[in-house]
Amino acid sequence: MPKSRHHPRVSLSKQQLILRHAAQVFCEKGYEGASIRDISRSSGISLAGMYYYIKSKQELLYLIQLYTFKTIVARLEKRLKGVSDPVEKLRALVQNHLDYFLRHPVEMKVLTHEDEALEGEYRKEVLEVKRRYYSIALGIFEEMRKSGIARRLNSRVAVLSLFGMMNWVHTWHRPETDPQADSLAESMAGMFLHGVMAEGHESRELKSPRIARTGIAVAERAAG
Amino acid sequence: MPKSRHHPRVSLSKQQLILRHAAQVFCEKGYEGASIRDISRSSGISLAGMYYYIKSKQELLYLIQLYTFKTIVARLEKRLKGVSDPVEKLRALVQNHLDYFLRHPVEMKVLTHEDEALEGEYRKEVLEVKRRYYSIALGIFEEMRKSGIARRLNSRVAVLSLFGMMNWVHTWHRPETDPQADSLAESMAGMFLHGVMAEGHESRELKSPRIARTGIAVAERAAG
DNA sequence: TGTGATGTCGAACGAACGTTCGACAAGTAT
DNA sequence: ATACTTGTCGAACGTTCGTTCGACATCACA
Repeated sequence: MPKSRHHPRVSLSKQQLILRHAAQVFCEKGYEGASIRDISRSSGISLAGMYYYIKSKQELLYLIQLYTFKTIVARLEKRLKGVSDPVEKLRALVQNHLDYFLRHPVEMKVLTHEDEALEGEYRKEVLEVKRRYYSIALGIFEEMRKSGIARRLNSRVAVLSLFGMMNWVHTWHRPETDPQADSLAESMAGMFLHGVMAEGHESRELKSPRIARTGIAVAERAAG
Repeated sequence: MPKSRHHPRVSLSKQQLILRHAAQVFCEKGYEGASIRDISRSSGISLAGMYYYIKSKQELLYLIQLYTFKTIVARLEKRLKGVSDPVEKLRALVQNHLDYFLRHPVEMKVLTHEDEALEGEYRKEVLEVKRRYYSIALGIFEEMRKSGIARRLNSRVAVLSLFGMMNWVHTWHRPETDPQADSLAESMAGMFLHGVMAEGHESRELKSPRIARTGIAVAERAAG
């Protein structure tokens, strides 16, 4: 592997490179099953060299989880700006979640699957972001209930069921044969909204206003 | 710890006892994070003594997963006998899954969470039972579609979303404060069925025929 | 009394683990 | 030239891992 001369400053921080390889290895073998040696081998940095950039194995997982979670929450908050209809908000949440999920399957699997691997302060910090994410979703659902769109359901159960649908995706989704993020989000948001609608609202806002039923609209979003 | 005399034959096979403790330890620390020494300590059998009853750590996980899966499928098949309405079948599946889930949370967490820890032949055998379970669910859903009750949805997506809802439960359910199996199953089956119904069927079979809308009927099921 | 099957376990095996240390090369500033 | 900072790594630390071995009880049956 030749090194490009006159280019001493690497474009990507080496810590970021390690983080990416670590996510890959954690994804494949699980946090406990993965060794620092695996990650060292994968990223081409010597075992001892790793510890110049990271403090410990725990910190590695912590950084991956925190960064991934913060990114997904930040994107959601941006998408939610200017949207007032709770149904539209919920659609945006599902779209955002699945879009990020399928674009970063490795990190998202580490996030959802290595949920309990962190300890102490690391764990607490990640849990904080997680709770913020959850409470946004809960807030949206309770808006739907207050305005009479949603049935009287246990909000906690409803929202966590929605997260269950979405987070379970990593166990079965095959990009070659299964629907992509857009269509998957439409299906799941549709299922959830139908499933939760109060009677009399069944045919109100079933179709997303942005995704027309013609199926052509997919091209529209290639620009994003 | 006194030993009861005149009782050389233990009521429970020692292998079963090891399996129970192993499930507990795997549940708490994950398969890779748990050591045979942990399980040995927990079950009160010496480290070397363990290997009189089991062949390897992998076999331990295999036996737990296979037994749990086979039991849940067998119970489902029994429940399904004599039921012809696909909506009722689906309700039975959800009820069965969540009932077993909340009654055996430890084993079910090991089943869903240590999904990829098995290798080789062990993995293949468990996968076989898993596929049978999945195809039962898929079959029920396609009955619903053929009879026009369910909308035209990607069956695979719909069914795996349902499993997602149900299997995610282990990450959030607290027995002290969250709904029990009956009520949880009713909520989730209701959400799924509403979410999947074709238009025109919305108010057809919303309520389970066994749960009347009076609310008194709850007592009826204490006999089950 | 003796013999073999059934349990049970202390001790040890080699391998792999997370982490640390000290050496050393290269670059920058004085 | 000297000294300090930044990267990099081979080698080793002490610990824990899954698994095995041989010894030693206990008991049914000859």
